[in-house]
Amino acid sequence: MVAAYFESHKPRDAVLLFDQMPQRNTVSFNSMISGYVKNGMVAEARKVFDVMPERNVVSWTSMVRGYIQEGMVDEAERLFWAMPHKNVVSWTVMIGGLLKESRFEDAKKLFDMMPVKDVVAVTNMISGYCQVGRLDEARELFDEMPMRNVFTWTTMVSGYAKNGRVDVARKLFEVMPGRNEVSWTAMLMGYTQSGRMKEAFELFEAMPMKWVVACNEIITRFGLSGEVNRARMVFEGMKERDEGTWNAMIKVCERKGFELEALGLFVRMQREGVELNFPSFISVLSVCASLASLDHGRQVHARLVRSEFDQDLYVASVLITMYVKCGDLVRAKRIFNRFPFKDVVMWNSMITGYSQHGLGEDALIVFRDMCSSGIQPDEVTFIGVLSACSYSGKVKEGFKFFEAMKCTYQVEPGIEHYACMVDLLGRAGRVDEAMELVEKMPMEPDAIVWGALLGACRNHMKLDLAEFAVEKIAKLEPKNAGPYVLLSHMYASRGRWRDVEVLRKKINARSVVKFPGVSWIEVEKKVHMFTGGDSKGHHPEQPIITKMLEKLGGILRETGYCPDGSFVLHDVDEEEKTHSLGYHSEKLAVAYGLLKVPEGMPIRVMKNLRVCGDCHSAIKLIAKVTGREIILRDANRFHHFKDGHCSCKDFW
DNA sequence: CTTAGTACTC
Repeated sequence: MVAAYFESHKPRDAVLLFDQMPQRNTVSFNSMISGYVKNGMVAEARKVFDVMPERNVVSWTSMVRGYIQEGMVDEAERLFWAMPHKNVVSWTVMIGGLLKESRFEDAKKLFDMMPVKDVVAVTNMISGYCQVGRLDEARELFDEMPMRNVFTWTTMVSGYAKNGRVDVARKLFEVMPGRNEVSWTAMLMGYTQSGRMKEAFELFEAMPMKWVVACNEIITRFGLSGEVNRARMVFEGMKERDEGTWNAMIKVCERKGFELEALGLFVRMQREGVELNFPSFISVLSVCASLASLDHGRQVHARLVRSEFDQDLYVASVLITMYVKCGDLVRAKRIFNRFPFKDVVMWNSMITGYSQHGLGEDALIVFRDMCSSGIQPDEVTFIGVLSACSYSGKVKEGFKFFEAMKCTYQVEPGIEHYACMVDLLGRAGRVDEAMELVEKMPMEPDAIVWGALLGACRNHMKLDLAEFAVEKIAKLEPKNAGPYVLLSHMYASRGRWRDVEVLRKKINARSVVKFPGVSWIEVEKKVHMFTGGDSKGHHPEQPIITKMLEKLGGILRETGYCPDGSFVLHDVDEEEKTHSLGYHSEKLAVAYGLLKVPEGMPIRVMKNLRVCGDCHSAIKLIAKVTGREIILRDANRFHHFKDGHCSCKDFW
């Protein structure tokens, strides 16, 4: 009965019962010990162990196992050697503990000392050999064994599978006398982990039952490798799902750009009574961050507070990032302040957060706090610090930090840091110096570095250098249309339509991918997506949006706003250009926000690409004439529009 | 007592 209470994780009931027992023998004491151990309470187990009148092998072994479970292997060893009589089980438990700590040599020594070995003991050792990749020795033991069970066979199969020898694994798998779900799954994972997806799926189809772990593996592997549909089908076809199943599917959706579906799954999972757990929180918070879905984010946060992960640094950093990405720096900071002990990552989350919002000063203040609280900055910290300087035009300070990171903090600048510095110079208009830095870099510049230079060229109209940078990027990322589009904008603003035309032909000839611009806004817990361009739009409320845009257009023209045609690719007449601009996705989303977001609340709009220049100036004016605060997150950073100004000071 | 998984935060 005591054991039963422990089994159902009711240690308190078990103790009560134990205390009431009129007569206790060694066996009853032992069930107390093993019960405590099963519930992770070693200290309590030890107390019982110390007071019991007589101890047998089982008492000792349970104690040893308890210490191993809690990672206190040294204590376990001490007890093991103090043990008066050891049986096969005690030896095996101890060896298992050493193997768990990757102390293979010690484990082997014990194994050789063992007076009697049974199937389990040898299987245990085989598994040890496999873990360290010594397959031939494992096989030797395996071949010499007088008896083998399913465990032994499966251990050997999985040993080969994990070490990349999938075909040998398969041969063994074929001849083994009986297979259970673990054997099948081990074989399956051999295929998935070596990327042999076709064979993996064939094996999966051939399985007599679709076991949960195997399904989870298929969902994760196929989903992440891009076959989201197949993952979905397996997921939907499952009769039983565990936490891992939900997490796998949510992660796949999050990673593969099905954020809304991920949110839906999260809701569905709760409805079906599955407990929220660590990985599901991480995934869902990432979803909220990439959608910038503040409403959902807040809801998840509320759930988090009621969970056991509330105090976890890891989760808190994700939470901070979520609020940053949703444009709510106040909440991000509040959580940040709540943790007296912060790790580098948490400091970094806050620094990069401020930096992405263009709040250079605040980023640097946090950085100084970090240093004075004794935390060593790392390479990520300096990406945040340098880009903070860049966004706020602090060239001198930027260089100071760049030097200091090498000398004072012993962080070698990587390519990302050079990219920041190129950006810093470029933004400040010192484009030629930026180019010099690119040439002086100790490593080969990548597309990001060239991209930073290109951005500078655009802002300061350096056509020659821009052409050069675009050529470089084209070599490194032949499929990326972004730089071409940017260059053609530059040509267009100079009225060089012939060059625009040539460039467009080039784009078509190289079959480069142009990412369609998408903007979205969250209204009443629903995310509304808008695709731009001259399409009609698919939003059900399109008519009132169009009306709003027309109204805005009128007001803007009255205030003297003149659409900047240079941001449209085509050489069309003025009127059509304006029209096409009017329907850029960010404007649609802003218009919708004006219609739906209550007065006094900031309008938060997200865009997957960089905000277009015309939209940027238009939104500045919209913010002014409507008196609303508009926060736009584009692919690079945040823009806070208020009273006709933007926090980026027109550099982005 | 031994075999398959689970956690990508700046």
